[in-house]
Amino acid sequence: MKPALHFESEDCRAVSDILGRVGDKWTVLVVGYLSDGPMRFSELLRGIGGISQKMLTTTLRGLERDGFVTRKVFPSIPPRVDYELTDLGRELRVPVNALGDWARKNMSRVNEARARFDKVQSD
Amino acid sequence: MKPALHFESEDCRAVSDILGRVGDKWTVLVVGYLSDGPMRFSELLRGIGGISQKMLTTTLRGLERDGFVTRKVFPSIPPRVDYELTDLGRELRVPVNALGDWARKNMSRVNEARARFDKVQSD
DNA sequence: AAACTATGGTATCTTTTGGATACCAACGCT
DNA sequence: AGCGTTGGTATCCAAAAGATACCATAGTTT
Repeated sequence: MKPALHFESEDCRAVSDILGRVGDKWTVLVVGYLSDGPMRFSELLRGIGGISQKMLTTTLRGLERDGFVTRKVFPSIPPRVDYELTDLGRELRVPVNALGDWARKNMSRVNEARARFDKVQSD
Repeated sequence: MKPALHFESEDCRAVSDILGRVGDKWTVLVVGYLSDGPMRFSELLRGIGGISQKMLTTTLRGLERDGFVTRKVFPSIPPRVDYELTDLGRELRVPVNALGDWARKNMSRVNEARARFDKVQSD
């Protein structure tokens, strides 16, 4: 069924590394917003409610570094910067969407489990 | 109003929430180790190199709260506590493994992108 | 002309989280 | 008596997240 533990451990660390990028609070939302085409910084900032400029910058830098988005600067005043998913970024959406589908389908189960746990803890 | 974007945003937040659990540094490793059957605390601690007791406890509590693992206490001396994946936990492995497969297949591309980015930055 | 707005950031400070270390209780073993 | 085992918790410090203020520059409003 599953390979030996040692191999799996290595695999898990690789997964862990990718999830370290994909799994933070904002990355999935940013990638989701960029799915429909390029967007500029301020569009993302306004579209994603609750994210700060700093965190959006940080998130986009990370995605750019890992090759998931491109950053295009228009030297105008005021400045304009477009972000767009790369091929790698669009490919990433497939497994991320699969996880997203699972999350949507099972969110209620998770929430029920949380409610049960929190209720028991408070006794 | 932006109806399409609004729903997508809700979805992304659901995904984000699940990834907030799954996507931290240790959760995937713990779930991976538990794939082959129940394990006790100290086995996990020794098996996963580098995790501290505190973080293992925290991670397991989170997984338990969200209904991904069960915690069974044997009232012996010294104490014994077994952790085991629930059905929900085992189901979660499917999309997580899909992401893991993607991660393994594309890790080199990500690393190349990182190397390129870091090289350009240092100029 | 002064003030205000838009843009894509960075610098600075505070709060939250991660992680290392030490300690505990209760028993078995030597 | 003293040490090791087990599954934690308490405490402290470092790291990361987050809020806020500021910047340069042009166009628009007053």
